[in-house]
Amino acid sequence: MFTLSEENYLKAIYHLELDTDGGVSTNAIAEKLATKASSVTDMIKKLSEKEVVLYKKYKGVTLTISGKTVAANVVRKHRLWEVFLVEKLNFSWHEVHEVAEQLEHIKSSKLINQLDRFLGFPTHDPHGDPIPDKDGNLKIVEKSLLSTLSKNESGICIGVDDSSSEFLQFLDKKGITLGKKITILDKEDFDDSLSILIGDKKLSISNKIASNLYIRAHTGQ
Amino acid sequence: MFTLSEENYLKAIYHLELDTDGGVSTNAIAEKLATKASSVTDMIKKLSEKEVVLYKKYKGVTLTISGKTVAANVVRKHRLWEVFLVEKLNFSWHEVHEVAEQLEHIKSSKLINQLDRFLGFPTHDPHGDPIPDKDGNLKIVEKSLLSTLSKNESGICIGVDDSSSEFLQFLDKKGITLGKKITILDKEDFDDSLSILIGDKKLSISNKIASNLYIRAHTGQ
DNA sequence: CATTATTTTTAGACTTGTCTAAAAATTTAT
DNA sequence: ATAAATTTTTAGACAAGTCTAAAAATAATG
Repeated sequence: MFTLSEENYLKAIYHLELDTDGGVSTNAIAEKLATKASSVTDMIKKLSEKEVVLYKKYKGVTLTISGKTVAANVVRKHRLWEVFLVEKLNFSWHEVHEVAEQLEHIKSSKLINQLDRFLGFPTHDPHGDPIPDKDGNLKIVEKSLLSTLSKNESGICIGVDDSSSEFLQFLDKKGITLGKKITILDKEDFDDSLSILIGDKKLSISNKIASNLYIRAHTGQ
Repeated sequence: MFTLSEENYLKAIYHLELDTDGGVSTNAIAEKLATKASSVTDMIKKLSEKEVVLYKKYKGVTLTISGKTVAANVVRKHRLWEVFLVEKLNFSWHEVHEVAEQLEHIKSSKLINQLDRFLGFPTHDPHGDPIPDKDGNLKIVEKSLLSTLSKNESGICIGVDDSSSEFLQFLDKKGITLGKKITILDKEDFDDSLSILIGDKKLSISNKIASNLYIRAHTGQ
């Protein structure tokens, strides 16, 4: 069994490993968890003894198979609770993270399996991130940034890169939500801003926005 | 803000105060929380400084108004989550306690208010215990033990006194659930066992069972 | 009311997770 | 490749919450 703190470290390492090659550095973990490098070293030693991470002094850490399973399970719980909060309790997507950070540590396999069923076995959370299955496997969806599409191409909005509260609230205001079809009407060379069609509305968005929105290719019409 | 441990102490004192006159003793709290009296003394000092309990050395403790509010809120969350687990996630009533013990400490007033609404503002949990409202007030229902009814009287099953897993599973097996009408067909002087009608089934139950079942008087037919 | 018995509190220690400050190792740059 | 900068680890301290063992206060009993 793992403490709340241990679970948070494992989750942080799990996320960091996804966009790092080789071991995850002590400093990277410290920054992600808003703590000090010395605390990270201490915890890593503990996790290493529990055989959920591989650790070589000064060389960073990697999750073991069992560590990855534990971490994926925490992520699974986090994302299922996010779905619950949005779909059943009318939270908006920028409000869910903080609460899900707490709920992800509740220990009960029956709870999480029944919640999964209750929600209809969702595959993605409200930000478009995939929900690991019981064994920790993710369904990978081919996704590209909206900013990489060309004029007249279109796709379905499936997620965000930056999931800060500010960005999500901005999207809400503009009516940009998951599942909506977006078509590039025009691209402005001058500042790389885009003119897009979303639903039946025409919208102009900056490149910064377009570089934070994930799109699934929309084959067929 | 209160720690998990502080909340558990306040909740324990809250429950103990209901069936104690005067202050709650150190030992009683220790027993309820399966800890040592010395630990209780330490924590009480802390809670006293936070002004949620009144404490006189060797004289036991009492909740202050604000302490009572905090405790009632934890109980409110515990019981609402129990309703959720039973009604939405198909838990049976003997499985909910352990999970609710964890969920009751999640901090988010939006969460608990939305959950309340989602569940249809329930007034009682699956064991028949009343759910405090936002201000910590309980709706009191006149209740009596099944064992106190006389022959040919009847009532609605509204709760249990002993909510141990074994007892609840026993009731499940016998088909005794909340809301069911129970009529006393006969009382046996010899061993105080009862012959009852529940739904359309005739059942014989011991006095021990009857002394752990709460009944609301059933006026009208 | 004096003496046990019980309850409660104190004193000191331990664990978990954190921190600061300094030392050691590694990486970067000249 | 040696010096400077950065990263990581160690050493020692601290707060929260708990424990054991012993002392102090209260309650029970002859």
